Order: sequence, then structure tokens, then C-alpha cells
Amino acid sequence: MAKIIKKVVAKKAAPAKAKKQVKEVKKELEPIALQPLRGMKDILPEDQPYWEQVRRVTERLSRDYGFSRIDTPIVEFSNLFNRSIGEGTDIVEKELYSFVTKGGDKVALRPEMTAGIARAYIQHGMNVLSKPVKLFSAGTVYRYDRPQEGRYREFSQVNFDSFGEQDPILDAQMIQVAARVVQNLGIKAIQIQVNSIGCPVCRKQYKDLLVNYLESKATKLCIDCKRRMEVSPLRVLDCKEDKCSQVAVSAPQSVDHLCEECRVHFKSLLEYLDELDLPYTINPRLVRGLDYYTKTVFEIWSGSEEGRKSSLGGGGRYDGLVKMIGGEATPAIGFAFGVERIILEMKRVQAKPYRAPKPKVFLAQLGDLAKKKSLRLFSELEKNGILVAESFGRGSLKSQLRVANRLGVEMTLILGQKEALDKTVIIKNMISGEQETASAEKLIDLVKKKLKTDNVVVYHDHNHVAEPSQEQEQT
RNA sequence: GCGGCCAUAGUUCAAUGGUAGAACAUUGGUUUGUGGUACCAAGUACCAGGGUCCGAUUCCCUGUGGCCGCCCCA
Repeated sequence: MAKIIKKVVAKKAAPAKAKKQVKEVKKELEPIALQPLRGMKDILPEDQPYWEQVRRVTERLSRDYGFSRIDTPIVEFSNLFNRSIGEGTDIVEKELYSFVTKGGDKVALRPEMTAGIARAYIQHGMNVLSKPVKLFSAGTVYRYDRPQEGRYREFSQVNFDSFGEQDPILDAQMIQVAARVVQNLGIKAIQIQVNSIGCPVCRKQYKDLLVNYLESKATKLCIDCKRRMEVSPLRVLDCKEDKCSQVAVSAPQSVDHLCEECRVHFKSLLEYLDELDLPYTINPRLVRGLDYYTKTVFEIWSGSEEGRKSSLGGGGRYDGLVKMIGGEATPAIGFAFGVERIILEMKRVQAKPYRAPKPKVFLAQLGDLAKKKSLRLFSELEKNGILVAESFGRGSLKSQLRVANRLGVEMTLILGQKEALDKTVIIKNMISGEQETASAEKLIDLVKKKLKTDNVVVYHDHNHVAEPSQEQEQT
């Protein structure tokens, strides 16, 4: 009695004091912002099935196509990115998370993965390996821009690169892998956009030609494009302004001005794609934002011909990159997908996420002795490969059965005071409601046997289950 | 980096210049060791800081964050 009174008094008095203290502490210390940084977000348990599905599909495909996994640091020296991606690009110019370390190093968070992977390729002498050297990677990348749906400052990419082979058949196979990634994830309506932006030689010639043309039409361009004309004339072709598109329509196209080598390369790529039955669209206006691309560039868009389209991922050939950052000349090609965008699209088209196996057995306990024993019983079941759910913190059998019911288990094992003393366990069939008492010794085998035979019953009764789980509703 | 819209319980949304309600979710209960439904009950919220005002969650400003458009891209 005295104890209870003390408790009540303590309970009443405590919150008021605690609140005051909290307030005082808050004033002295900087309050913690209960939110992540702008453009960053938590990936909550409810979303994990989608992430797990992406992980499984990409890992499986990368293995099937002969890619080895590589993981490189998220932080690298800034000049790696400046040099490879290009000083003038938006990614480097405005979106790079760069800072100086305590030791004075100029570093940056990676805005994409290929630069770091190319660095690792050179550093570890992978050029001596049998070509092509195919590398797969997955992780977060960082770009400091204005967040929107499907566009974050911290986001995840799955990245495929292939070093050391210049044959256009590699280009075709890479595009095939890219298409299979999204298709295997249940995104059926996609567009493959391809283009060739040539090699440094013919690209320069083409650029001059384009600038000439644009200058002749300069009065018809928007303000931004007049600026772009000098900085990166290729981007003018991509401008969404009406008047610029009109100019772009009759602009010279890079595919018409490729050198012989690039032209043949592109031509045979298209032949390979035809052979693969991969429907593609040649998009002469497809220009990617990284300077290191040569020849083939491509993107995978979601959606069909009309309607909203967004780029799920893209890539291209980068024959000059490895040499650019200090290795021997090495042809290469790669692509990356944005995982958040893929998941967004999976949800849009109601693609199936990964379904984790769910426990079919619930273990309920009642009374002190049973509670103690149930802890061991749980691990015995787990060791025998039986997935078990429990709610040991709950007291009443009723509330435990409620949880069991909600989880949709096939059977509940009930261990009460009486059973604990008798060394028995009650097995309750959650579909029929029937119960039987089994000896603790034989329990594991009995449960195993029942799970096997009960499967039939379960399928039989499947439509009868009162409440579909949340996951089922989602799919 | 530029422009616009928005910000209330765990979630989706209300109302209001006098400190806030619902639904769903969660937890407990409807007597003793048994689930669903129903019923009852409980807890939890005005993004932060300034200003106007007797008084602000409400009006204004700034910050922070989300979303949309541009830019760019994944």
C-alpha cells in the first residue's frame, strides 16, 4: 500500500519538475532540430521492401552479367571530380559538396560514382586484368541542389561500369543490362533514348558548326541560351523554351557530323540493339551533363510515348576518362540508376516490392515461470529454423492473441503456469481455433510437421482470412 | 541559384484573434487463462524565432523544411 502511494505521488510530482528541467536545459543548449538536413531523408521500415527488391534485382543482374562488386569512399579529393566531370558543368560548379578538412585537404562528397571507380581502377592496376573489367557499385551520392520529389541532395545510385573494351557490342550490352534492371523491377513502360556525341575530334568540329548556326539565329534564342551558346552550346538543343526548340529543330545534329570511326561505332550499336529487340529512340538532343562522355550516350525514361517522363537513369561511353585522370588510355562505358526515382516509379505502376517471409507461429506466455521459460523456447524454435513472433512484454493472454491474430500466424503456442509445470505447451490452430496439448520435448518436431501439412489448409482457407495484411494491400 | 504554394496528433485532414477536433493507427478495458466485430476509455499536435495585439496556432517578417515551376539531372 505504501509503495503504491509513493508511486502515485512520484508520478504526479515528477512530470511538472521534469518539464521545467527540460525547458531550462533547452534554453542553455542549442535545441536539436528533429529533422534531417534539407534534401535528405530517412528510409523507413515500410519502404524497405522496395529497397530490398532493388538490391536483390541489381545484385543478381550484375552477377549474371559478370560484374564484380566494388565500393569506393564517399569522400574523395575535389580535383578528381573537377577534372573528370568538368569544371564548367553544373554538377561541379554549383552542386558539389566540397569542403576543406582539418588537415587542409580539399575534398568533396562524390556527386556520382564513376570518377571514384575509375580512380580505383588505375590505383589498383586493374588494367592488367582480363578485359573488360566489369564493376558494379551501389551507394549514396551527393548533389547540392534544390530538392523536389525524386530529387534529393543525398540519393542512392546503382552503378555499372565496364573498362577496357571499345567494341560497340559492349555499348549494346550495357543498354540491355540497364533495360533489364528496370524491367525486372516491374517497370514495363520505358523508353530507351540513345545518341552519339562523337569523340573529341569530331565533337569539336560539330560544336563549331553548331555555334555558327546558333549565332546566325541568336536573336531568336532566350537569354539563357545566348549564354549557353558560348559555355556549352550543346545544351541549347535541350532548352524547353518554345523559341529555342524551334531553332533546335533545324540545327545541325551531332549524329550527322560524326567522324568515320564514331559513325561506324554508332551504326553498329544500333544494329546490335535491333538484334536484341530493344526498342530505342534516337534522340539527337540527348546531351548529358558530364564532360567525360564520348560517342554513345543513353538514358532510360519511364512512361510511354506521351505523358510524364522522367529519367530513371543513364550513362554512356567515356573513352577519355581514365587517361584524363592519369591512367593509360582505356575505353570504358557505364551507367547509373537513381534508386529513389526507380522506387517512385515502382509505386506508380504498382510493381511488387520484396516480400519478406513472415512468421507463422506466435509464442504466448502467461505467468512468471512461463515467461522465463518462453525466452528459451523462442530461441529453440529459432535455432530450428522456425520463424516465431512474440510479444513478451504483454501480460494478458487476450492481448497476445490479438497480436497473433493481427500478424496472421497459423498457430499460437501457449505456455502458461500450468503448462510450465507440466512441461507441456498448448498448440492452438488459429484458423480452426482447435487446441491440443503437446509435450515440450516433442514440440519442435510437431510444429515442423504441422507447418508442412497446415500449408494445405492455409491455401484452402486463404480467402477466408479476415484481414489482409498491410503489405498485401499495397501490392 | 531564381520564382511560387504550403507547414496542426504516428498518419490523413478539420476548426479558431481568447491555446484545438475527427477518422485511421496505437495502448488498455467490456470480471476470473483465448483472437474477429461491436462498445468504452486513454495518450500524443498548432515547425522555430521575432513582431502587431489586452491576447496569436490563426495576421506580418525571418529562418527551417516539404512540394511545384525554372535550371539541371538520378
